[in-house]
Amino acid sequence: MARPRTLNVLEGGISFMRLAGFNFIPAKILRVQYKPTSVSMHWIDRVAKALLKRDKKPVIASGISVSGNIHIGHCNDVFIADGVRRALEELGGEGQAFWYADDFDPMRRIPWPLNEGELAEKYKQYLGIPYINIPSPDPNYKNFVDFFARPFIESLDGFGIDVKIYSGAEIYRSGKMAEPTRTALKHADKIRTILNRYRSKPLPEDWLPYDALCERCGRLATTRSLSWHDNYVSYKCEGSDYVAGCGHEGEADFTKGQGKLTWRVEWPARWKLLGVTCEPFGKDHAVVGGSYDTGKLIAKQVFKCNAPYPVPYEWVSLKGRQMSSSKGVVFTLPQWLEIAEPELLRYFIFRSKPMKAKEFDPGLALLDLYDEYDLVEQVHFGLVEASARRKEQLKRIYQLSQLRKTPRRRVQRVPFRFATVLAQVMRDEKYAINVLTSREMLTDPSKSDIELAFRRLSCARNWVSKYAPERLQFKVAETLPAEAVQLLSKQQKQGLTQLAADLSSRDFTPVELHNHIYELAQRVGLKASELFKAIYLALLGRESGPRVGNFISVLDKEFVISRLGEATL
RNA sequence: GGGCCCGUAGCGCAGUCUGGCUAGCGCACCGGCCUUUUAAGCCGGGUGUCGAGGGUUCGAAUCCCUCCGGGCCCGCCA
Repeated sequence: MARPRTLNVLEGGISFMRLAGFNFIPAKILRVQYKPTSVSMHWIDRVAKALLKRDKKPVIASGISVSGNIHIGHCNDVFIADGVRRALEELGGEGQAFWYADDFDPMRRIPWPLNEGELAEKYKQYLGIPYINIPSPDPNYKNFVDFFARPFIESLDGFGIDVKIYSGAEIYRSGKMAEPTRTALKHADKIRTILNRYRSKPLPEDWLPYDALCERCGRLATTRSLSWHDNYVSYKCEGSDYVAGCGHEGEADFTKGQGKLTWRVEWPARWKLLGVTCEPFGKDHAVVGGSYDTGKLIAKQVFKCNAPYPVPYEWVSLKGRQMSSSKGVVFTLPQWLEIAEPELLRYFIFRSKPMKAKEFDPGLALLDLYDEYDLVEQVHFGLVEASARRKEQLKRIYQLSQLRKTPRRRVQRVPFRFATVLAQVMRDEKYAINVLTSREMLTDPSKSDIELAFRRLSCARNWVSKYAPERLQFKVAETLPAEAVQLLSKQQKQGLTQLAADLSSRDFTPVELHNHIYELAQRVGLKASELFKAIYLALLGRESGPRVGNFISVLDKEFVISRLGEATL
């Protein structure tokens, strides 16, 4: 059985007045401040509420530059956007969320894993070229963007995220950006003034907020816009600090996607075009004088619209290292689903405030995340006590962690730690169900309880093989590990024989069995450790393993009896 | 130079937005139990000037100001 435990998630703010202190508290204060049921609102709900005050149909944007693998740090963006949308609907509003792939940006660095070996050589030529125009390293994908973005996009549904997907390149090519671009070009002076407020080195007077695509070399990062007229921007391909230009001079038709607005202008232009009223973004944009600040001013003065309600968020680090798609320090959505349920990632994101740094470690720390999630679930179903205020918070976090609707009935869970043992032993599903029901981890399980159990077992199996320390891994030997068994002493064999007999004559609970081993050891004149060792040698071919009581009770009894018999021949 | 986050028990953290019960949780530690080991033995024990100083308040870990220390981000790419 699970060790009874409480976790720190249950602790915390207690909003009750000190009742015993009535005589110390002036009556007027009591009247004003004593609010035992004071509402503590989740930040997602606070955002949603603020949005509804402004307008009835908020549009929440999210997006990311497809510069490499899209990892769980990037997920904050779309998870928060979708979370706000959901909260809006729950408040009776009508939200719409989308995810925007910045796939028309130029590649400034070759991302992992394309920056290794031969590929690195090959991809050098694409520096400065828009991602969308770079080929995929794998023929199963259309191009660079498809290669990196598709696994992410296809995973979203599995995390309960329901957003519209936009492609920056498509929007430019469709001509939808033509008018905002024209507006920006017309007001280049005004924009320059705004940007210069935060620059120490002012932009040149002939600066234009546009990056043309060089028609000769295909690069976007290398051109300098010289002037514009009608639908055209004339440019020269001069090069940038990381890639040389080809020297070509030409004209780009900005109504046909032959270039794009520079980032700090593109962002507010997008707000205008898509009517964005809320947007989460990484802390890098949130800095004073950063792209949000200038975007706000440009939106107001040039595009005549309001900047979206900002939701800045911190980044996620992986085992203490800053996640980075270019360096390959990544953990992706498909990787997540191998070892953990999607609800856990939502929980991971929604349990703390957005600007609090998050740290993910797929190793042993994952066990704690599982336990914490299960505990919160128990609080939700009223099976574990928490203070009224904390309970309210945890329930909301639990709801936000759900892919869609919050389950009404209590969910039966297999503790993940236990799953890591069972997963290494079970032969088939029926076997697993037997073990789980006989150990009362599942009681009269519903179909969905069983599905959840198997999903968790499959995660546990993957986790053990990919992320667990070796000491947690074991494999029951299919045939008698003859060499190992040769090492057994006479008394050890005697102990095993007796154990086999005891097992066939009665049933043991795991704890009883564990205790029984000690008695047995004494009876045959062995130190307990010698008998434990013998058991592990016979079953695993090594001297240690999972706690014996648990271990044997998840194994097939007949198998254990016959194996012990074989070992003593 | 600017911004954000963090500083609470030996370690890792919750609680801070919305001030109010005796400041909590995990691990570690200490003492018992009947017994190898393992991030699933059991029971009992909190070991703390809530970074420092000032202010507001009946009341401050929580709000305000100043300072100190650590981390990250931005510094004109996006």
